[in-house]
Amino acid sequence: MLHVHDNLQRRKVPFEPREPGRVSMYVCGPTVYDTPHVGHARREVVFDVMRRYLAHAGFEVTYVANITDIDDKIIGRAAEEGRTEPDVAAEFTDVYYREMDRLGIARPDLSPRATEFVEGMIATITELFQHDAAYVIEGKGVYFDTSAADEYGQLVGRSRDELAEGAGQRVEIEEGKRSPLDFALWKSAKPGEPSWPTPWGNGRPGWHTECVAMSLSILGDGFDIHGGGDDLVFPHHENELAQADASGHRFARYWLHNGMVNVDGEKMSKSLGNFTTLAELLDHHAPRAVRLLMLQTHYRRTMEIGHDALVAAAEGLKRLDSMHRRLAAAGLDVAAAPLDADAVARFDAAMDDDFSTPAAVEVVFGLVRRANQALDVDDDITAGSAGHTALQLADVLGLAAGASTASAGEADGIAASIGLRNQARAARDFAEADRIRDELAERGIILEDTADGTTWHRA
RNA sequence: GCGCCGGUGCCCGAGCGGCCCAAGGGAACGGCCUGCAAAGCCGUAAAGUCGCGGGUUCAAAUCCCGCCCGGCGCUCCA
Repeated sequence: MLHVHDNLQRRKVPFEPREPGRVSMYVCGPTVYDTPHVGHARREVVFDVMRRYLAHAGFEVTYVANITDIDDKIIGRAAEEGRTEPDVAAEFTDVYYREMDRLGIARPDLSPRATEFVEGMIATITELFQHDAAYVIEGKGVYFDTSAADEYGQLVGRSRDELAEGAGQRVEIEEGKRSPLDFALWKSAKPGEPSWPTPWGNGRPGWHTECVAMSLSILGDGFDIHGGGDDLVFPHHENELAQADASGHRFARYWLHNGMVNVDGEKMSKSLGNFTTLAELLDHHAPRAVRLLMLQTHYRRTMEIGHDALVAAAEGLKRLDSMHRRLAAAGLDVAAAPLDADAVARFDAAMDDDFSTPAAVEVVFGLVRRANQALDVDDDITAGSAGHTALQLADVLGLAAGASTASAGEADGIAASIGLRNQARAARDFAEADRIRDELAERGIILEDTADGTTWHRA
């Protein structure tokens, strides 16, 4: 049975979804004011893999991830560049999805935009007023009264007093707030900024409200998983939870947060240029290598990302891919081979333990080794089974081995070259054989001579 | 300053009271295979203070205390 580490209870607990067989998850998505960075990538990979595994485990998953398309930073950027806010948001939303597509992140089932959800936010705020949990500061906006949330601080694990003491140390406290902990639900319009009409005057959404409105109205009360980076625990998620509590809604059943990514900036910039943006990272390293590296660390831990580790991950993937090729070259009908039930059970046990992807990856590599061993001794039964299982489990992790592709014309050309080379080899004209091989290598085509013939793949 | 989380081989990183003289991936070295490669496999070496110092226990990388270092949070940052 699946167990997850619920950050609210701060311990691993059995996962019991609201409805048997169905899982609803809401992950806090990006604010689209800039290009995504490596940290966004980890969040996406982490929750993408959870989603894949849940589906693999037989759940019907509904995955919602919002796009925050209106906020201070978007307004700031728009002003700076003399553009409109929707223009800025549209650009970076596109960039975001483009980069996540490269990483092989499946698109959410629903990706609500804050600006398309204003009605819902007004309804949420209205409800908070009805529960005496909101108040207006003239000219500033609508604020949430944290004293209305009895358990305020429960998620971050600190008392209201402790939090109040810390508040205002780093940022100035807005005048008129009843408590330094209170936060804006709705911000009054300032000249030149986008705004929407509400019963409390024109204005725009406060960040903490949109996720409550979207998650509850799309997934309903007591949805299953709420995810995000662990830097969002406070204040963002705490404030979401406070709103739900204050208005009498059961919020997420489980809170899952992924750890941060550290980039060894100095080392990184020397060897490759500073790729703190995801695009730069993916320009230098295979997306699957990035994914594998991320999965080799447990999702809750802080991880280090660096050139050497990325290269190591890419090398590891080569073993998976070459196994894939060897199976094909041996003419095995891998898909027809029975799965290794024992290995699948170990994989599932690993993932059931709070998505322990490092242990799951270990199972996959063990199978790769076993399949290769079997291939070495022509044990097709074992090779097929281990190989099939490895490929299927890798797919659950989003690491599916990809076949090298080529246009028909190119493939024919390569096949012809291989034919010529093999003729030369048969005639023991190794100089010519090596010349052909080198020529192909220059085009990025690597040849491998196996007992079952010569195969090729891209470098 | 306060809170939370971490510090494990050359690198990344699992393990979190006995199965650990510490998984897995990569790098290194040797071998098998190969015309030579590549790929694969086998083996070897590599942590002997698992940040440092105390303590608990029959037993500690794993628990407790202190210290050092790093990350994150402390009002809009994944």
